[in-house]
Amino acid sequence: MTERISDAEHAVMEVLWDEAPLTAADVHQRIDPARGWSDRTVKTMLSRLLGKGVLAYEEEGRRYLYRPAVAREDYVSTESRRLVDRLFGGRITPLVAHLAERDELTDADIAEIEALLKALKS
Amino acid sequence: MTERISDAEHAVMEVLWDEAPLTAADVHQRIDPARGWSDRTVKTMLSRLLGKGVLAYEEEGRRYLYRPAVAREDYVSTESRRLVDRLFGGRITPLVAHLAERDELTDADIAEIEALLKALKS
DNA sequence: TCCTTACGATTACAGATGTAGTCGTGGATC
DNA sequence: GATCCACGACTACATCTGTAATCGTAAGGA
Repeated sequence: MTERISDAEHAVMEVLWDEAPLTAADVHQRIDPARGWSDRTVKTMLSRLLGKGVLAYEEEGRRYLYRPAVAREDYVSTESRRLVDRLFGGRITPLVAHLAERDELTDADIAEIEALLKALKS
Repeated sequence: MTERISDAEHAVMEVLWDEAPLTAADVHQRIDPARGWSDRTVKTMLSRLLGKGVLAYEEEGRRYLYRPAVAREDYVSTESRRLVDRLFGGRITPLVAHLAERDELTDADIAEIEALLKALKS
């Protein structure tokens, strides 16, 4: 439903999903410095995200306080489904199988997932 | 390692992962008609994929016979890892947990994954 | 009151992407 | 041999992305 969020925009969303509302400066401060983004870049992202309707804001004096307008859970679901549809014929088991085979899950991981699945069956 | 494959390009790769080598016309014929792509579009994709080094070709007279230069498995791994890294902190368990919570796992899926994990432990 | 500053809005610009169209040419056809 | 056709190569062009810079202005300080 919602418009597509690009990689760079996603970084901004993560900050706001973690903490909101925030000003543009706050967001800039919380962006991983490794990205080396200028504050202008962050502002551009914020504008685009507003345009895409995935962020909302309220005015605080002359500034905006930004907050997510879509739940992270929903975004994660949509993206996960896209991947599963595109690469695994829409089936989740092959995805897990693939990850398991390629990523050498530790015994602890396996135990954790098993416990999780067991809990589900009850 | 390999360059990024776009969505549209991916459609072409899928055709060639399914059957290769193929001529441009063959690929065009096998692309889902729902995309409504002209043969030119397919040719553009083929060129770009060659440029990205994920396709190879051999000449057959005046035409090219295209074939994948990267394994689908590797592509799938890379893409899956990207998603898991971006959205689940690189851990698979939260991904499974997410899918489970969203009721995307049927009882059959759960049984299947359990069997899969059990096999892994041996 | 004037100046600086900090905001959001608007504009910039190169590279990627989606979706073709045009060009030059080697083979096939008559 | 003259035509035409089909191929890959090259060009086109709007939109999206990444990454800013600039503009107009309100608020705050001197």
